[in-house]
Amino acid sequence: MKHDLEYCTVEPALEVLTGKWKISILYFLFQGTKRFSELQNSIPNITKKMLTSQLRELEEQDIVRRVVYPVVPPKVEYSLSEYGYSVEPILRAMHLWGMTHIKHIQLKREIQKVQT
Amino acid sequence: MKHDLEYCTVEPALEVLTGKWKISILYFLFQGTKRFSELQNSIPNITKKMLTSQLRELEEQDIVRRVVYPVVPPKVEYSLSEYGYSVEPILRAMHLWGMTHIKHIQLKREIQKVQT
DNA sequence: CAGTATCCCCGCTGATACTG
DNA sequence: CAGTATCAGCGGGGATACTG
Repeated sequence: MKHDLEYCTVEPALEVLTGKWKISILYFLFQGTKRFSELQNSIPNITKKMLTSQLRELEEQDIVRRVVYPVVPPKVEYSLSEYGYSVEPILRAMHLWGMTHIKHIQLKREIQKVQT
Repeated sequence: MKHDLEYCTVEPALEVLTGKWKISILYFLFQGTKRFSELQNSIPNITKKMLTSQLRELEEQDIVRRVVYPVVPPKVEYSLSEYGYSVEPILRAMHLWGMTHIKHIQLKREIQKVQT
């Protein structure tokens, strides 16, 4: 671990990933191109408003690509941009730690049980 | 990139890292043990209340260790727990991406300038 | 179908004052 | 020094209704 100002540069990543629905959206987009309604159906409880705003932010950051088909009824497809795929290592690292963290929590609970 | 339910497990990591001051606190604790006042002085604009609550959360998650010295005036030292060091790969991945993201943004701005 | 437009609430955060 | 206690503000997010 370096001790210089390195870790000041984690904010952009945090900004891209935080937001109540970003991770879920990214998760489904990593599976491939999705329509607006597909995303809405895949993610329980999300409102159109939230889905729209989160997608717009991801689009703004060049993570997500938005393609509008000029047909009636409207059809809009969302997919990860090439740049969007570059966040994968972060998600991987978070996933890995998440798994061990779950084990950590379980172990902790068992220890607490034994102690009581 | 695997296409199964893997990425559902990133939430714990996000939970540990989000919060307005967590990253800053972690950043300084990666440098070594710090007293409460040292952290407060290192992080501009943070209030005691916020510093306390964020540290309490990190402590709750076993990331941060809190040692109270029973002296007058009080002395409390904070440091990363051994488990706390396990978040380093995440911070590294985020840092790495953050650096390229900054370049990405600069490149984008230059392209926009040329186009106008 | 894929969004906007409004209204509203609650919880995070800040400011300030107090304390062992 | 290292915190609590209390009050107040603001904005992210939810519910609902409307639209091209």
